[in-house]
Amino acid sequence: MKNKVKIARVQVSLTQQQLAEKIGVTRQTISLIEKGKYNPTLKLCLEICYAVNKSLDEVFWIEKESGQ
Amino acid sequence: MKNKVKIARVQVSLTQQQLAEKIGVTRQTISLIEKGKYNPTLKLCLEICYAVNKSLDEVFWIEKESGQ
DNA sequence: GAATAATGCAATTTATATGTTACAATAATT
DNA sequence: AATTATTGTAACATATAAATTGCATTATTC
Repeated sequence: MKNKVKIARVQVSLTQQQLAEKIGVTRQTISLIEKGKYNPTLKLCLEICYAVNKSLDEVFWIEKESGQ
Repeated sequence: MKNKVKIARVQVSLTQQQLAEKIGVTRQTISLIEKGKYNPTLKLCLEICYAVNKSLDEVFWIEKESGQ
């Protein structure tokens, strides 16, 4: 689950801790999502977007892999 | 978790069953998501988007509710 | 209007996202 | 380089997304 959370977070000058608090989630959850080790729920994705002032597509869109 | 899955699915003439098979998920999961009773994972959201040829924003974006 | 397709929904099970706690590792600041 | 802030990660607990099975209800089609 690659994404642009870290880039977007840094752009608005938030630490993982601050973003987590703003959203009401633990820092570990943010860390794991940034590292691509979690497949977050839509609700969490939306809350992250609101916190960093970006859209779902900007932060979470991944082109479909052409493969079989 | 309101969304536009049903609208998008009908636009590409797929039944819940067909969409579910295309994505590799059960029909019930699609049904519950359409009804807004599930908070789907990002991976599932993306797979739905690929199947209906729409973006995350088009199918799943929800404006932030202004006030607390 | 009977038969079939499509959808809604309930109960139970399974997989996994997230919480909690804690500590290690790295970056930033003095 | 020592202190502090920030981030990575591990083990275990909890909540919930998703699977499974089954049946009821609502459209469609004949």
